[in-house]
Amino acid sequence: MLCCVAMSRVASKTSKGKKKAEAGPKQVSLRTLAEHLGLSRASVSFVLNDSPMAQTLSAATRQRILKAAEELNYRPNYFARCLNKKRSYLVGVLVPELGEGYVAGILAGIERELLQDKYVYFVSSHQWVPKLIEETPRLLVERGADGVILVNTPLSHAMPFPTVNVGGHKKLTSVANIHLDNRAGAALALEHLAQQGHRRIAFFRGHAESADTEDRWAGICETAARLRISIDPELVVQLDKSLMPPGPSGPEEGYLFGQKLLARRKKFSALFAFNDMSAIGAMSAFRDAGFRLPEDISVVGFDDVHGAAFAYPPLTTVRQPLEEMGELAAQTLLHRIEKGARRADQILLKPKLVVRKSVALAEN
Amino acid sequence: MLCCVAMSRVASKTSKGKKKAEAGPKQVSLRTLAEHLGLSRASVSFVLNDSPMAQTLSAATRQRILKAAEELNYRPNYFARCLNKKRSYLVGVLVPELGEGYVAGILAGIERELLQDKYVYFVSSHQWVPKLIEETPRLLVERGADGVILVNTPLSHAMPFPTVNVGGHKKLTSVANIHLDNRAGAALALEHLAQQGHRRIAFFRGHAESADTEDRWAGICETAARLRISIDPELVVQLDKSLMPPGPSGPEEGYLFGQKLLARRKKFSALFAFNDMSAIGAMSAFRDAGFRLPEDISVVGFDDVHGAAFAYPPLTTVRQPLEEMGELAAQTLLHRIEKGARRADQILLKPKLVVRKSVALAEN
DNA sequence: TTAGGCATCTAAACCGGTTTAGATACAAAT
DNA sequence: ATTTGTATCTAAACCGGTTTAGATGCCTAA
Repeated sequence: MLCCVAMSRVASKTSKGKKKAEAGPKQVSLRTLAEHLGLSRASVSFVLNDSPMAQTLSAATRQRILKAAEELNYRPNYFARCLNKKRSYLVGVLVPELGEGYVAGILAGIERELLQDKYVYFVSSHQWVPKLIEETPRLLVERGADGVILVNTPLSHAMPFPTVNVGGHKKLTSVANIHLDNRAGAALALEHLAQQGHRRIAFFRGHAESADTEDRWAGICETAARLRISIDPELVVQLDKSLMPPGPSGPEEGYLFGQKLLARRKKFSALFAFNDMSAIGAMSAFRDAGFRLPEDISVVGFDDVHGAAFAYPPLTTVRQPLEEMGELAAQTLLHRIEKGARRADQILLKPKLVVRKSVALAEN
Repeated sequence: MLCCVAMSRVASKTSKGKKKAEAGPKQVSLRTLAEHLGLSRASVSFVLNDSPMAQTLSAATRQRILKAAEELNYRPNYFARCLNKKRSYLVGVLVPELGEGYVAGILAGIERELLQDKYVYFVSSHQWVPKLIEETPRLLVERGADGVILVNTPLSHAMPFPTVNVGGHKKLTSVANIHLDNRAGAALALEHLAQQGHRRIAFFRGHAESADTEDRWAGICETAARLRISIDPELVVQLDKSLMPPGPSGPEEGYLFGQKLLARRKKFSALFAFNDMSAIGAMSAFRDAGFRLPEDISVVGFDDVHGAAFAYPPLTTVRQPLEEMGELAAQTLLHRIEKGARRADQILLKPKLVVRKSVALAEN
């Protein structure tokens, strides 16, 4: 009897509905399935989850359950499961803005790692709006994330849930941090320029909001001092989002601040940009102003985003192992979620200089 | 009494735990909160959700509830709520690969629209692996998504949940489709090249997997016929991911196939690439081979990705309104989720030619 | 005095799973 | 015949909310 009832339900799936607002084929629930089989929900649950308890059931019953689940196309309800397990296998990722090469690189790494472990992630971007930076991490967790990865996002206080910061602020030791040795990166770039004979070097100083700005600038100052290169304040341009139209920041910013730099009418033979995007934009501005690249102005970027090699001239830059950073961030987060590790992982990665064709010997 | 019990629970939050594996400050549940207030869970639920039933409670009680929820920092459990509501306010997005400019543009639009409506989305990428293309949409829904947006992803059969396809396959009329008029786009590009005097034009033909390939190619053929331009099969290069290392496809692909094109040693004065990325890569290959751009070879791209303007030479291209497409996709999906609309929205957008500097007059 | 009406609040079912602590039936051992 | 053991399977509590259908007490009108 039960069998018949259940079958008719299933049959209704394929029968053309006569009611207007037919809510689609009613999902088979564990209850439906159990009734159909004439078993208890518990037994069915055991088998479908391969729980140890499943071994206490007869082999025949196990087969029967598996077969029926398949036939009725049973799909467990995700929310119900999460409600007991208190685990969602969902990770939240907060990024400044999508579409930036930097972010894309890290996301690719995160994704690769997470998918391997049957996790899924969701992304949100804060567009550097303070309110969003403050609130989104919690929102992500309230939306069910088991933990959060913050990409290059400043964090004002410890979070009461597993959190990993990648490429950002290292002030908080309570959260894991995966970041690049920015000072070393700055040194690499400056040393290269110096080696090519450049002494009058212009700089893009990073945005005030960015966590990398301070370290990278400190690295520049240290190295400049060591190499006896003086930094001319007139050749230092402060990047500033508030002067840009809202939206994802791309080369436009470099173009604008490149023009600003030229407008100061101070001679320089090289620019060390804050990142690749601004470098590419600046090169465009220089070219439009009639300079030859790299003969008249050499440029060094930072990040080595996907595409830096195809800029013109191909961009010499400091490489951040972006994908690797993403992978490490994901690994660390999963570890914290699953093992509840409280140790503060502080992973510092080394940059590498990638020499292409945007730096020429300085004329003297 | 009840009050005291509840308070001590809360107090334990700040007290330093003595047990090793203290599971952190026990979340306040609706039950805790209700007990603390000496009210029923129902009453509390009404007020906190601003349900009509809340009006049946006295103003004083309402205040008391609100205040207590605030003080105890009550956060409703997302899964429990979803379990009854059968709605998650979560949308799944499936893209071919992250980090592509095309995808980034669409994602930006989707995000803007969704966040406005208090939705959150999660992303997954299929890397053109057939198994993933097939299974991921369902996986996303099983993971709790109310609906799915497919970006430029072929779809073999109708899905039993709200689905919108953007930039993709238009074969399935049961799902909503937001796509570009590819034929018109191809026409725009070819007409422009013809107008500049180009007759010997090379083409990158899109990947077999891509939904845009066929239409765009059809548009090329039509327009070429109309303009009496003959298409030399030797100047048509078929893009093919299987010849590339795995990973996100960027300009590398254009570089490789650009070299392939040159290797055929057939004269041509212009290339109409399949998209901007391949155009940028090809320009790099041409330059490395000693050609001047755009004097020796003109290039037209497709998409107008963020950054096309900063390529060298700045890329003339056919603009897809990517962000707008993303927004429309999100709007359409939400409409389907909330209104359950069954009408098949088929939205066709018009491309626009963006003339920059990668096309020169053909020498004759 | 008593029924009706209103304001306020609650009991309990429900969503769809997981899991603990038995229940039941039958065979072997005493 | 009764106990013990074992192999199968289940009842019911639970996760943390939402929602329906009353319960309760008090005031007013007949």
